[in-house]
Order: sequence, then C-alpha cells, then structure tokens
Amino acid sequence: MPIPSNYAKPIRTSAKDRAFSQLQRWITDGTLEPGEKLTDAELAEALGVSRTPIREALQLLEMQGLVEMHPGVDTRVKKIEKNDILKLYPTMAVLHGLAAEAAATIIISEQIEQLAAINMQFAKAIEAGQPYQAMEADELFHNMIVDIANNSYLSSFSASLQIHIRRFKYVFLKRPVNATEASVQEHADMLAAFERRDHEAAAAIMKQNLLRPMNELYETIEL
Amino acid sequence: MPIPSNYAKPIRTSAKDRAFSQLQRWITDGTLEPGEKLTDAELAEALGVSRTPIREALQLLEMQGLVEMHPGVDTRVKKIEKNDILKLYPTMAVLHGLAAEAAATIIISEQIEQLAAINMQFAKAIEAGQPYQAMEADELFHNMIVDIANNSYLSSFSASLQIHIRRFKYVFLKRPVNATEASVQEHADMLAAFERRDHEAAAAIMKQNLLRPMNELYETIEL
DNA sequence: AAACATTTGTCCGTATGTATA
DNA sequence: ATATACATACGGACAAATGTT
Repeated sequence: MPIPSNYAKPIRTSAKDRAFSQLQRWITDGTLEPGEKLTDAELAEALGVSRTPIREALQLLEMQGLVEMHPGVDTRVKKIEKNDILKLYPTMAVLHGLAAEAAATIIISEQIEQLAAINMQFAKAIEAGQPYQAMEADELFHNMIVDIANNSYLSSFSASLQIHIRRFKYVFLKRPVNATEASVQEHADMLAAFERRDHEAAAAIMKQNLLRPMNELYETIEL
Repeated sequence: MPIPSNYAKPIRTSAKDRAFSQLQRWITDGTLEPGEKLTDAELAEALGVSRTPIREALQLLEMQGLVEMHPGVDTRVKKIEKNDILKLYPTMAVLHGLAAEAAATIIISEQIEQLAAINMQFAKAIEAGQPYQAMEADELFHNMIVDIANNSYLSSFSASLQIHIRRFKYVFLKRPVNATEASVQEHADMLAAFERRDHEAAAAIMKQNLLRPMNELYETIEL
C-alpha cells in the first residue's frame, strides 16, 4: 500500500503540548476571561489528564505573559487593558519593520508572487465582509515576511506578540476587527519596495501598516 | 524594634525558580557548554532537589531558547553560532530603539541625572580596564531606559535577548568584551537628545549604540 | 490566636517511547 | 526484526504555604 509521500510525520504530541495549545486558545479567544481563576485540578479533569502536564502548560503560559501565578494562592488569566494596545502594536511595528528590512535584501521573486497572492486573498476577504478570513490572510502575509527574514529570535517574539494582539481583539471587540483597504494598498507598496530592494522603504511601510490600525483600533475602543 | 522600611519582602523562592536561575547562569557563562547533554536526574542530584522542578525549569529554558528538548531522546543546551550575532544585535537594536523613543517623551530630569551617573561608572570601568564591570554598567544604562519606556512586552523581550547576548560573549570570547569609549560618547549624546525631547535622535543613537559593537564583535570573532 | 480549608509545590514510582545493538 | 537499555512523560500522593474563619 503506497503511503502518501508528503504525509506529515506523526508528530508525537504530549499531553503538556495539547494542554498548552488548548489553554492558549481559550485565553486568546476569551473563553477563559481575564482575571479568571485557573485551578489545575479542575483543568486536569476537563482535559482528561493529570495535574502535571497542566501545571507545566500553565508555567509556560506564565512566561508568555498570558497567565499569572501566585505561589500558594492562585493562578489566574492575566488581565489586559485598553492601554496595552499602545504597547503591543509599536513593539510589533519595530519587529516587523526589522523583518521587512532584512527580507528586502534576500527575498526572491517567487516569494514576492506568493505574497501578492496572499494579499489578493486578503483583499477578497475584506470585500466579502469576512473579517476572520481577512485577519488570517493578514497574519499569513506578515508571518511569511518574518519567516523570510530568517531570524529565530525575531520569529519567536513576533509569534508571542501575535497571540497577545489576537487576544486583545477578541477581548475588546468580541470579534475580529474589520481590516481596511488601506492595508491592502500598503501591502502592495511593500511588495513594490521588495522588488526594487528598497529595505528602508519596506521597513517604513511595514511600520505604518501596523501603527495605522493601532490608531483606528484605539479610537474605536474609546467610544 | 524598627524594621528597615525598604526591607525586601522575603520572596518565596521555589525550587523550580532556583533551578531555573542556576541553570540559566550556567548556560550563560558557559559552564554548561553548547550541545551538552542535560539529564534531569543528574541535575536534580546536583541541586539537591527532585526531578520535577528540574524538568519545569528546563521547559522554561526551552521556551527561552537556551535548551532544546527531544521527547524520548534527550535534552541539550542549545547550540549557538557566530552568525547569531547578526540576529541578536539588530533585534535588540530595534527594541531598544523603541525604548529610547518612548522614554524620550516621558523621562524626567532626575532620571537623566541617574543615567549620567551610570554612564560615568561605565567610563571609569573602561578606563580602569574592568570589562566585566563595564558590561554591567552598560546593561544597567540600557535597562533603565527600557524600564522608563514602561512597556512590559518590550521589557520581557529585551531581558531575554540580554541573556542570549551575554551567553554569546562568554561562549565566543571566554570573557566580557572590552567596551569602547565610543559607547560612552553615544550614551552622552543620547542623554542630550532626552533633554531636548528629541525622540527620533534618541532612537537613532540607541540603534547605533548596538549596531556598532556588533560589527566590532563580528570582526573580532572572524579572526 | 490557632486551627482549617484550599491551592500550589515537590517527590518518586511507573509507563511509554526512542534509538541502538 | 527483536530485544534491550535509557531517558522522558505522566500520574498520584504527600508536604508546605497562604489566607481565612
């Protein structure tokens, strides 16, 4: 019996990893609310495992800043404030700005085409009024550039921030935010900068692509 | 009996925290070499605790990128390459650049004076040929600016990168690198930018203050 | 003030999985 | 291919610490 060649090798997923992913999702999408108490025994029963993998997952989430543990007292989902948006986005802006700058000098035309295709999906999702799909396409676009930059430290920080930003949107907007067409244009401009190997312009556009939505979001929430 | 007012409240430090700090130190200063195998049972005995807190500490170190765990196989100190310097420093540069930019608008004169005092200690250490003290003063200077920026995400990433950069120096140079007087001048220029609330200049100088040593270090190692 | 209830922290035994002979 | 040795993953019980009644 022929085995599909590109069959994903059965990644051994530990109970700890499953618990980590599940809890991260629940915290990100607001199922577990900010400030909510987390008892490991309870979560262990809910996920059908012992306390050990739950504890380990919680400790990792604490390091990621999604959970706060008070030894001997309790463990809670970390709170998040409106003001955090003014810390999350500028940090992401400089990181992705660096990613764009680094990517500009090593990106190949095939990758630029792929990015253009993703941007088209992004535009379609916006036009069709599908905010969730739009958000995913936008993240895909940014993540591909981060990957191309080939900087593991940058990638790690970016991934962590993306989780926090996603949570921010879900907690304060109850749904993915509507992306604007301005973002589509900025993406296109960025690709043009890539084509002429203009790393400074690419970085500047990338920063703008994050700081503009920040301001829009900030005004939306303050209503 | 009067109790010292600013007596540090006896922080309850768990075995896991102690193990984490100790292992992080050992990895950073090169006591535990890149690629070295880490057996939890062995470390547990060495630190006088059970395997549980060791395991937990190792998982946190893995998330920080200092350790790599291969389930069912082994756990090793993550390797580090010369090329990592070209990833570490630019990332730190944009983060600290943002810190300087943010700090510039909210820093108070008293803090600028404290920074000037730290910079003087930095200069003295260089002149006296004390590279370790110089490195510590330099870190103190940068960390104070990061603190002033008041961005927890930024602080977290910066602290993590600082560990990796320190490790890089110890692994490849076997000792703290000699800081140059150029750095002292850049620090002074930065403080001048703070005083006139010039956040753009502050950010630019900060980036330069990290990218210049990167290039010097890179050339030194390639010898 | 002291004992209690709750929750986290630690220990160690066992099961499971991987790589090697 | 099978067995064996080794290290990790998980589970459950116990200990310690905190805040409260």
